[in-house]
Amino acid sequence: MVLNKLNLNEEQYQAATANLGFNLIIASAGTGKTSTIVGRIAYLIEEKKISPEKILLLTFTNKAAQEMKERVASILSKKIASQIEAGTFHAVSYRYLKKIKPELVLKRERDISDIFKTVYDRRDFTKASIYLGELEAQYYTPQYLYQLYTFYQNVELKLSFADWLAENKPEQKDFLDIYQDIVEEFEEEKQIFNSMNFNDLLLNMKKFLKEFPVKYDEILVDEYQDTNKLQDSLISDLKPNSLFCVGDYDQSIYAFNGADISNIATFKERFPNAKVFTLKKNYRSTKPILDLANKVISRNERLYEKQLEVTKLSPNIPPVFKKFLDVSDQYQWVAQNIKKSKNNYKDIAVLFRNNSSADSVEAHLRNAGIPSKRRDSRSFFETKEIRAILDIYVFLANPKDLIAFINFMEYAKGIGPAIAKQIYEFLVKLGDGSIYRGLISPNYDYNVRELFSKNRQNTQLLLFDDFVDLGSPQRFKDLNFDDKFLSNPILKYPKLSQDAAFLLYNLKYLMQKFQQVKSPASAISLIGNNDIFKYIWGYLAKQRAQTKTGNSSKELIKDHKNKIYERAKILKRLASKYQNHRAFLNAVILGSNELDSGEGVNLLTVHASKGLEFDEVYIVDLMDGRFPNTKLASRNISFDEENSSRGIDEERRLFYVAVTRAKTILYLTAGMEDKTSLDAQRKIKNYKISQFIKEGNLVTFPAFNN
DNA sequence: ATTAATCCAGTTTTT
DNA sequence: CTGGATTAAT
Repeated sequence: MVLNKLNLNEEQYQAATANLGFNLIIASAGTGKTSTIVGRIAYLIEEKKISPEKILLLTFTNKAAQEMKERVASILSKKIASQIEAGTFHAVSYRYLKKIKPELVLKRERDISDIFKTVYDRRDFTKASIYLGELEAQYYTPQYLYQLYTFYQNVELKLSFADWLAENKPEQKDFLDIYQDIVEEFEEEKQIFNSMNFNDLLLNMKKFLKEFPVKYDEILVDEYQDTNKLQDSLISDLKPNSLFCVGDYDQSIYAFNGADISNIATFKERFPNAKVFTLKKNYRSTKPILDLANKVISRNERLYEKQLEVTKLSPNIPPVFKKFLDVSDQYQWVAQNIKKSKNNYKDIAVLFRNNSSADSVEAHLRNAGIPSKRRDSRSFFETKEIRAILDIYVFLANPKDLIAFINFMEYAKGIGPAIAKQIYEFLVKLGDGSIYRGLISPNYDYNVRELFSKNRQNTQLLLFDDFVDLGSPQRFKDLNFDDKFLSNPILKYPKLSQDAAFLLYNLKYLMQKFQQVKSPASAISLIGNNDIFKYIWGYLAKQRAQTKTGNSSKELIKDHKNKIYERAKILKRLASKYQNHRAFLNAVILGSNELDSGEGVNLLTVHASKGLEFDEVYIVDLMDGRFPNTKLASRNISFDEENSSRGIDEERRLFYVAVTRAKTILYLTAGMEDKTSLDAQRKIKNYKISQFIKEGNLVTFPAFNN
């Protein structure tokens, strides 16, 4: 039997072969969770004769889904593995929704929050403020309100936003109506743009299920402790007859996203026939490492009694804590120590609480000649040059995407979001509904004077002097447009600047060429070689080369140009792994597995390290304020005072997760001063050692160097 | 109203 | 060093 190949121990085997029905598996760190899930899938297919496409596997990251499918492929077959529906809640929802609604556009969170801000800015808060007289509470900034709204969507399914706020933020009562109004208009606005964000995927999936019920024979949920109310309700809406949830409340680290341990805690009550299995045997870490993890986590309130059994008794290397004078001394030491290590780079990880540590760590490793690998390349996709390429790409793939259009048109001098939007709308008019036609073969019958005037603000006030002075296409004669384009009525739009006309001309060319381009890599090439990108390229390089005195040397500009060129090349390389536009563009937003760069020592945030393991682990920046991140700890509590799992408890769980990534060697470090973060005149930042070091009874080794 | 230029603060974790 | 807010300019 296939199950034997997995060498499951007794407790894993019991769980994997549990009867169909509602099963909760409490799987502590390193207890062979993945094997158990894979075993379960094998059992369902082989013993229960369930066909693979009737199995839904929900994971927390797409990478995890990928890995499990690979494990299934290796013990069953590739074909079977590919038939299982597996992915994150979001990815699976997206797949379903895209089938019935092909025009759906998944937008970056950033673009969505821009929409939110636009809607917000149309409101006037001063009226509400005057009522208060002495302002007791200040109204929220758009960013914070958006954050709050996103959070609300994840945790509250019944109450309206205003009602929910009234309960949780009573001091904001004077603004509730405005807030509610904003979010309602925000929802409408998104519809106009046809765009969705992550939450919308889940919310629309729920709607979809009401109309078209989907039935699986069993749903498996990994990282169940990190599901929130919204996700849990999605599981309920799938109305499974059989559910296999795997989680560990000690590793719940996503409260900021609404993750709700009560999903685990109330499992037995919600499913009266539920069976609970507990995996206690830890195969990953040595005793001293587990002792440390257990000692610290035991300060948190226990949900169920849990005793981890150590199976790996050697080697016996105690975790070491090292204290340094300056934060950079830590990184220096870490780099030197890694250099001496016998382990392969890929088996070593440096973990940090805040992503802001990553750059320094990476730099120090590089100086020591150690290659490193950053799993999260989010920052890469956030660079302006990459965003510009992708915006152009997204627009070419879907010319209805106004947001993408605005994003790259804004680079043209004289063009901001408002005018960019106007240009777009005029072109669509001129093309009788299609911007493509608007650029290539516009309808000349329009009275452009009227068209350009109509959209002006305050039309009622200005009756007959509401004429725009049409711009002459002649002003663009230096740009050497072909006659056909020169006759395009859009060129008469007075606010169309030289640069904007230049971009439009090239956009026309791009849209024509794009028709023949099928692969993402060649699309990137097409865009990269186009003058629109070259324009943006030059603009960014120049901007970045600008020194404080205002002068920019040719050398510097060249440097920056090269950097941008290198990034574009990386993007092309990433794109080459994908076969079609949609697959690639999705991966960019939904987050994908293959998007990591290079080989070497793993650089990860603690959050990103979840589910992974390494022979040798370094946890850096263990200072009070940084880890635990006290600022966060205190702020999160204010969301919900009763829930003790927030705040410091969550930070402690983070520490637990970090420690339990290590198999045999674990180092913890701290630096007591930070000179780099502040400029020379201001005071050096002084830190205290993280409380978790004390809680773990770790012996402090003073700094060696310095 | 809208964009460009300038100055200032602040720095979380993920789909 | 970037983004946000403020101010100046069109």
